[in-house]
Amino acid sequence: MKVKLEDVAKLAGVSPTTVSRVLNNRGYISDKTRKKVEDAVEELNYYPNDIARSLFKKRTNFIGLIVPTINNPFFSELSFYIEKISSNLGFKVILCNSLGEFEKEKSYATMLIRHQVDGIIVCSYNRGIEAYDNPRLPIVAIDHYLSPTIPVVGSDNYQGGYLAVKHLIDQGCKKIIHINGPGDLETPTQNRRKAYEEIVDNPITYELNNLFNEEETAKTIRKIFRDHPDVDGIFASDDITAAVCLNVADELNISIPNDLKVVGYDGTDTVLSLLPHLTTIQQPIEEIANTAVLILNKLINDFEIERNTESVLAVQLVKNSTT
Amino acid sequence: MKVKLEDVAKLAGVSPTTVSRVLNNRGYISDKTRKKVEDAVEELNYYPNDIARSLFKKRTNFIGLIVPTINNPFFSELSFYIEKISSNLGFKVILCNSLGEFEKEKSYATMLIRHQVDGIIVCSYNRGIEAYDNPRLPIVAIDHYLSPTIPVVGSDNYQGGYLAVKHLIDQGCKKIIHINGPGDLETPTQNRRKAYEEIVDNPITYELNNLFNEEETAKTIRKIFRDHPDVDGIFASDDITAAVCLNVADELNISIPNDLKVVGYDGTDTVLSLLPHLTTIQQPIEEIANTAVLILNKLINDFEIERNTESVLAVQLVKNSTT
DNA sequence: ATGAAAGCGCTAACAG
DNA sequence: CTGTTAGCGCTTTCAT
Repeated sequence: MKVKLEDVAKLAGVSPTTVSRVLNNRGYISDKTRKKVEDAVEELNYYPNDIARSLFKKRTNFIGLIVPTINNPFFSELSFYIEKISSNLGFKVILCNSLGEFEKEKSYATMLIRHQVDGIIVCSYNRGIEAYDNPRLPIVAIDHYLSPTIPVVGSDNYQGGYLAVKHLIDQGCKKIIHINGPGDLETPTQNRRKAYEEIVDNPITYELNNLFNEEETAKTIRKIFRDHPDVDGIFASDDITAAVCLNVADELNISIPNDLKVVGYDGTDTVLSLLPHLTTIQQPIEEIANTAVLILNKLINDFEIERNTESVLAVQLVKNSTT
Repeated sequence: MKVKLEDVAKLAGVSPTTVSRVLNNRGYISDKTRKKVEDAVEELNYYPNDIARSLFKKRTNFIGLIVPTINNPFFSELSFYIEKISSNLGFKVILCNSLGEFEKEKSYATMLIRHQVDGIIVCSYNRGIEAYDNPRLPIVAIDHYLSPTIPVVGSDNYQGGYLAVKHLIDQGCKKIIHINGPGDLETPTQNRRKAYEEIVDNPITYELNNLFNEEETAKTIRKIFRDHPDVDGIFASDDITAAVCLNVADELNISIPNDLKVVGYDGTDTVLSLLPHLTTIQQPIEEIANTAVLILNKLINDFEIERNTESVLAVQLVKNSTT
């Protein structure tokens, strides 16, 4: 059997209450009592049961993190910082990979609620998940509008699109094509596309149905080169897609940046160390994580805070040799 | 206040026990009672409190996952599969990034125990963490020897080293240099180095003190080219390091694969989609995850299983154009 | 400065 | 087939 508070109390010859007080540094305890208790804790190698504590306190210090997949540089960097900052605030992170699937996300959300998480950070793609509707449940969304009462954190997608396209134009591109995810999602990231379509004269956007299937991405890109042999600039809405562009271009002997210039999006450490040539729009990932966690923490502590907020953080162009 | 089982019982006009029985499908319940209860659950939008349930059952269905950093393709892919498989078995994963620091790992381990996790999967670098000593705590280590009673899962590092070096020799390399992490760690991954040093005549291994600091890696690699201008093959112990080699080579106008051939290690999806040219030794990451979770699950269910085991899975050479 | 007792929300004997 | 009761390990009034 696991050793429990009562065992410590017995060994120290005091009541459970006293042990609890020593453990939590609450109330007055004489030095000798404290010493006795500490020795007993040491001797028995006692670890307090946080499950029991959570039950009483109605606070678990757990937060749920729902991402499409951690196996992607953007989400892994984001998750890294979210976990880091949460951990500094005393929260533990439960990781959920929804793969963007409605059923999965729904069942994760339900699971998190049943486990009494103090709050949830969602970076996913689905609407209509009932579990999120509870107005007493603190939720922060990253780059997605879930409901009017759920704060959104993200970077300036319009500005990102603007910077990317403007840069391609400045570098002399005459025919710029944009590649993005499905257009039917109501997410702030559609503003990247919006910027592109507002700036360019005859905008041509190719949509990828499954951002996480790179073979399909490669096919779409080959089609772009077939459909538009005169394309001289590509603005991809993420770096992996941009990398696939570079690979397909290489395969077709298209010279970068002479014949074609490519700008990606995200600018994670991983991609930039693997592909230092890539010009990209860099999101302030650590700051996004920071902001999201801080807002969530506020929500957890003051239930009645302003919830209808959108935090928009600055992006920057990282110019390298693919443009 | 949150709605609880008792509220459901009252509304349905039955006892809490009956509600519990309906919820858990245990014992005999008449159809009308079940219906009444289900309606009440629906009406009140009731979610069972798994914290209370865990307290009673002494089973939380939580497992802890300690990685150095999720922000790295190998660990993010590994974590993805670990979470996926765990989730299929009904486990929830608590993510911990130790950054390889002893104090962090120790405090995460303590936290996990206090939260009553059912088990822990450790892919980290530190020995001497007392929390792991409890023989009743199910632990599985990935690629690290933590203690004789902790099962280890990993791929065949010796074979990986052998395949890499043999391949470089087959491709005509005369002077092959190896880059690895710190040599003072007792991990199976040192077998990659062992294979290299056994095969090559005058082995030269450069050690990286901090695998996650890529600027330092670049410096070390520049030094390699200065110290050994005649190097014609590099076997790097991970793909990120291999990528930095390629970048430094590019910077120094060293032509790949003519002047220099490079083999990496890990072969994650992310790296191979970003750098499809890279020749690498691919680890069976999904299988490692699978094996680790299944062993952990066994350990959780049968306390008295054989613990002194090492699972060694096969690797394969993925030949691309850096060799 | 310390202890006794009640209860957090749930489940499992044990009755009936 | 259903209810009563006790208790999981901890914290917190309320006494003393």
